[in-house]
Amino acid sequence: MADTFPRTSRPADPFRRPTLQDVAERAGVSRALVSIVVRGAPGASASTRARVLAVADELGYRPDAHARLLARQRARLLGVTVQLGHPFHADVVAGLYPAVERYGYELVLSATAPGRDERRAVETLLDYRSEGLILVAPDAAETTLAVLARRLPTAVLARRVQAEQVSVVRTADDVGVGQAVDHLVGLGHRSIAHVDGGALPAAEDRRDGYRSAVRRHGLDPWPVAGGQSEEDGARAARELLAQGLPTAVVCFNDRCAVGLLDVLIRTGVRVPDDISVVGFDDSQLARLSHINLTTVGQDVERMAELAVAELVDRIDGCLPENPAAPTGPAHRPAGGPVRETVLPPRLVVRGSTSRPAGR
Amino acid sequence: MADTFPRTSRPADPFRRPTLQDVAERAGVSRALVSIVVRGAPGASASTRARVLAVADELGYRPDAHARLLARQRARLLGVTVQLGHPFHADVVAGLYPAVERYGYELVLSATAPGRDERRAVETLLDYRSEGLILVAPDAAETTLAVLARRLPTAVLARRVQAEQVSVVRTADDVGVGQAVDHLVGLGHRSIAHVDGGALPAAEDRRDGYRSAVRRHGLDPWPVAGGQSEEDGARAARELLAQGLPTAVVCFNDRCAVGLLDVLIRTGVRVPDDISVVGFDDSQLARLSHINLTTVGQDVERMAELAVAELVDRIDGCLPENPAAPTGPAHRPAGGPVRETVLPPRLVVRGSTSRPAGR
DNA sequence: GACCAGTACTAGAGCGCTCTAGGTGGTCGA
DNA sequence: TCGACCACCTAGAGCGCTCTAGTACTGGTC
Repeated sequence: MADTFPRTSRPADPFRRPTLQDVAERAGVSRALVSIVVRGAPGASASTRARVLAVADELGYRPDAHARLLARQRARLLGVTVQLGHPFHADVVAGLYPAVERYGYELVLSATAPGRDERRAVETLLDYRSEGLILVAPDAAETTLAVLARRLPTAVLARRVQAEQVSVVRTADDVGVGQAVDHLVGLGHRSIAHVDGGALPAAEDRRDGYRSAVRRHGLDPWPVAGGQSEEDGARAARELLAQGLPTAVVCFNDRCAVGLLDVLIRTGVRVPDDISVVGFDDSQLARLSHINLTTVGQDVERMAELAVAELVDRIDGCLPENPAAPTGPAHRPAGGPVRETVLPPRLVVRGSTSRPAGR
Repeated sequence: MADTFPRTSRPADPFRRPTLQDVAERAGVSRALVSIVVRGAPGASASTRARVLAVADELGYRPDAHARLLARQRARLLGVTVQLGHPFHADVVAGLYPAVERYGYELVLSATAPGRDERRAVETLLDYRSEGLILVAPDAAETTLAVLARRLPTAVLARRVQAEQVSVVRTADDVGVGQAVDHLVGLGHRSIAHVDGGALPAAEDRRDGYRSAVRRHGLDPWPVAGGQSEEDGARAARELLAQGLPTAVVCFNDRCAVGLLDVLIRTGVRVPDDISVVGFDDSQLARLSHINLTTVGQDVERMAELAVAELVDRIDGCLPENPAAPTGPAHRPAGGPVRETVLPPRLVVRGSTSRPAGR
């Protein structure tokens, strides 16, 4: 070998990123002590701490995440699959960041995109040693999710899943749609259509909620094929225009509602005078001043918080309020029952609904 | 210590994730050989390769990304900051994945979200040892970008930046808006307003493109304050309705155009009969059948490809077509001049533009 | 002065990989 | 018969951290 350097002196490449070793030499202390200081762990005097931090700052030292993760017993990493460009996913992840921080965890993102499916995204998360998985409205089969959940603690958000070991945090979709129908009936509507979500995860529940709500009020269900995008809503609107309009429509989600609204308005239908429209999600879209959509809100922040709490609980074997028994990842396939949390939705009444014409 | 185990035998925790060592023992070969096989590196016979892979598969072995990154001389990692929920960013990242794959690199994402600013996102990328940085329409100051670019190869997408060492890949925004104006003038419009992007990165260029295009045609500029969101477009529409409408509007982007469109249509203005509207980006939004927006398209895929090629070139010191001199990260602050690539936009004519009424 | 507890610090063994240098056995030309 | 050479494989030293075990030094207590 041309040249091997012992720990205490190495080739002085000024462009190498500084390591613990560099800081330690410069500050005249051991690597271990620098580690203690930068981690903020107890065991260093205030004066040393200050000096080491000053040197670290001066050298522009930043700990290498990979080395740290490798050396640490615990990764304290939670992996999330996120569908880029989707407003709901964005809201969820935004809620996840403060939540993981509270528990001393870090978040690692893996995107699903055209050409990069969910399986691929999850594999990346496993490779990065995630201790827990958060799947936002995944489209994987229940059996696939069950297999995954046997490997490590897994939480599914915003989708109903019946699989062992999978924690679920979702909104009571049926109740939400029920609230929308109740609201419309309360305004005097008797002819209420539902533009559904087809085969999408939550579509079944929302359809059921709609059906039982209208029946409860002695009305006939009026189902229309829809989907999750504006395009689906637009298609449904054309369908309804051909059939003859109801006085109110409950849509699968906000995007669908917006597509429907747009086609109706362009055709000269007045909203809410001629027809009332309700969305689902209370996304940014619904809040736009000119859209001003009555919609059913999901408490995304709370969903994020609960999913993290649930996973951390399963991983640590205790909640941070009780830091008595944190003995490393406690996940064992034989683990206890897993919780399904169903959050109540809340109707947000805005300007797209009113009493029907002639009342 | 209660018990330390040498490399060749360790506590048989069946829930530990399998390592190279486990595969090696099971297959009766050395760790180094397993490493060679799983990396697909040359130096193993076909039969051994098959046997090792079979064992790896049987144990469910997956290489630990952190260990791999730590041990490898080169990280071959490109970091991207991505604004979650933004369609343009989503398109860019979707284009980035196949591009990095072609060059044998991996992508690491870091999100900007409410409560998590760009600086934080970039720091995470540095901690993860990214060899290059891709910033999509960053809002950092040019000086900040320059400082960053001195640390490691940095590419900025979709924003004009004048900073040493920063590679820039962007669309000729002024040309794009010019094409839109030319199109409208060609249809016979003489009164063309521009809803601008305020202080946003590309807004200046688009404003300039608008101004010089209308002047070229001997018309007067009609600037209106806008922004990047639907809300901004809606506000601009109300403003225009108060002023008296032009016969055509060129908007800062598609979202802005959609907001504007919506308010106009709700007011009873017919598009394109009463007014023509042009957007910018050719996003999914513009393609929706009921929106059907004439817009200026950016070649996002090509931007992604070019940014990656540029970074890889600077990092490797050579392009993959010429794998002669790959001698590790070659980035030195003294490095040569850095390229700015300006791609031509292309006008996509759809249904939101037509000849003005009375012609 | 011996003993103890506590604080401040260090040595050194890993974490799971990669990669260089070197070992082994077989084939082949001289 | 002998090296030269190749194909295949192994040993072992890191990568930059964390963390356990242990050392040195202080000050109080009987």
